[in-house]
Amino acid sequence: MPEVTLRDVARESGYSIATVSRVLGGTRTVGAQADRKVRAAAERLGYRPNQVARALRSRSTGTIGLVLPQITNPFFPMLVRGVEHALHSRGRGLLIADCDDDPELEASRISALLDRQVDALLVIPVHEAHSRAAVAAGAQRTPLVQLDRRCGTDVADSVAVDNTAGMALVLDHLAGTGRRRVCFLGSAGTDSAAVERRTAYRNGVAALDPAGAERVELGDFSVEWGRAAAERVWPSRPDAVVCANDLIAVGAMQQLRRMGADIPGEVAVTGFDDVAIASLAEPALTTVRQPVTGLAEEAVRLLDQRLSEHTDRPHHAIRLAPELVVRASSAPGTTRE
Amino acid sequence: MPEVTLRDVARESGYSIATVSRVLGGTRTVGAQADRKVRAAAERLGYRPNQVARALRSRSTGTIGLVLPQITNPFFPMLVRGVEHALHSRGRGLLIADCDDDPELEASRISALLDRQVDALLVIPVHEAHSRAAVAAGAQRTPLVQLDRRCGTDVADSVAVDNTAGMALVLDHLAGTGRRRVCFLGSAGTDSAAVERRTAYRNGVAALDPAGAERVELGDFSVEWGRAAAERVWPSRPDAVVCANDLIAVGAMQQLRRMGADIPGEVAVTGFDDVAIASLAEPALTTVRQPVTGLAEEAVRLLDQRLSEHTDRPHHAIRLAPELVVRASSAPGTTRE
DNA sequence: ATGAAAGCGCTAACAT
DNA sequence: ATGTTAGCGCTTTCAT
Repeated sequence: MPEVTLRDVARESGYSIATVSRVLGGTRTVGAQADRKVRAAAERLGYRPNQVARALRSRSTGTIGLVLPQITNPFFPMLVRGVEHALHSRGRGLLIADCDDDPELEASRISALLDRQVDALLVIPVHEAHSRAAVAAGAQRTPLVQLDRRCGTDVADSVAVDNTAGMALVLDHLAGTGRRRVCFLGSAGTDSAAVERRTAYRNGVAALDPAGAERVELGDFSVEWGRAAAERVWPSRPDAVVCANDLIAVGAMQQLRRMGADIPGEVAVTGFDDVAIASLAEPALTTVRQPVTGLAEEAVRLLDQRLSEHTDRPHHAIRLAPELVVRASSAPGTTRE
Repeated sequence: MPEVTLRDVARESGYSIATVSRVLGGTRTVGAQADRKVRAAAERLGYRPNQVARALRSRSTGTIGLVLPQITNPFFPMLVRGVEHALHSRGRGLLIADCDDDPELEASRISALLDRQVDALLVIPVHEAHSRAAVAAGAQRTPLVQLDRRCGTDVADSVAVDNTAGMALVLDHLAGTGRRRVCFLGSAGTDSAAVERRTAYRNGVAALDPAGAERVELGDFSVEWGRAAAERVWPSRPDAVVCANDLIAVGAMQQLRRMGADIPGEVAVTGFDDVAIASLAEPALTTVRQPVTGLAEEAVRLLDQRLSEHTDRPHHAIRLAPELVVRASSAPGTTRE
């Protein structure tokens, strides 16, 4: 089936290619009659604009590239979904690239997307330091926004959750429900989530437990580490275990129960992110929900802004407020859920 | 920074733009000297081919569209990862579209991708019946492969796991570990996974438990349903609960333990898919691992095949063998893990 | 308000 | 083996 082109619509409507283009593109005002006739003809023939030709001419593909560390990491699909919807609602497409947590792959994916003439890039960097060069290079060639994580502070725009505020929500909640012996299971990483969450914990815990700042175990963001860390802190009998993300919290809950702890009776457990597993865990996990839709929308808005302005203003670093989701794992008092 | 074009490389190397195109595209044999000089010039100028221009001329964007029901459904990201890697290793790009489980959105996403001139479509249909028209329409316009699920049997090529074989693996395993009172928690859906898994259970269970074919509870593929269904079957004291996917199994395990059941001592539980949560559950879940990488590669191979042949041969329906992953939830005997 | 024509960067006939 | 030429389908001057 031969594709219908502008030429065909022009012939069918009796107007020139240029007029048809203007009507369908809404580029300039045209006569009411021309408008009607052209639209009718386009409709009749089932005309669909060829985006590739349009892109070649107008130097804009209407396509955004998203580069992320690992699509199978449960937090990222939520972000991808948000980005996809934000883009499609503006008529844009989303080219996706998965890096397998490898900075070298990341660099090659970034240039592959640039070769495909994406209008802009959204990057969740694999690593704070090792991704820096590739991200900076990308930002040189096209508008680029870092999402969720970032490489240092001066590479490009960035959008992320306010980790400090999230940690404060958790600590306030624990204080309000009478917990007074708190510990923290976090990540030793240098990425912003790891650093900000542990710093916020250390700074905020003093208000309800002066010794809490000392009860900190650092590993990585995994279930396995959660289990190991729980084993290390349980002998000191905390009445609250604050975890830097949901995976750590799930591991910690498993290990605590295995050691005979009563959650939330004896000890409360909290997570961060609100991935699907948080609500499925036993008991259901109290956690900090990231504003994923908001993050995605802010990121896309920033890109649009960079695309429309041509002036390069200083980088924006946007932080969005999270929300506390209270579930059974932190129910007050000495009752089993 | 002005983009370097073929024209620039031609001027720099002293050859014509056609020769440069041939060298860089590897389209035809050229003189050794020309080859060297052109490559050197391209290198020197940092030439990157413009994929949009190439696409317009050659009528091939090197881009594949993937349409899926819900990226946040934990099974799909594994598939996306497989597809992404299979495509990138062949120099292709992946445009992704999420349908929010809505057939109408799905139809609009499919045409949006076609408007972007994708070379082919990979579709995980939202619904067996409601997706059919849109998928068939897509298959009319471009090579299309259905992945994981499919709309009826005659719409387009399809690639999926062999559900029947997977269920057989589970039943053999349970038989071999002495389970003799089996029940099934499945989905009432009409999609191939739901139908094939429950049929395979019914046909296969007779060998170890003649009454097993009657102990079947059907709902949907969710944790909630797993909980509810477990509550219904536990009074009959099965020694094995076969679930149609991992989510049902996780819910069933939660409810069984809540009711005081000992897993796997009293009762074994099995899942299907091997999503991340299967290994994180307590106890770790015995399940059927889908060959995700294989599925993705087969799908991409089929697309390539359709793209190179122009003849349309009958539709292929490819089934790949799954693998049993034995974990604690089905350990034999009357011991706690 | 409309049309004619140029050309985005590339590939593929068609020449030589 | 290499060059010349003609577009791919569209947007956008520049005319009228």
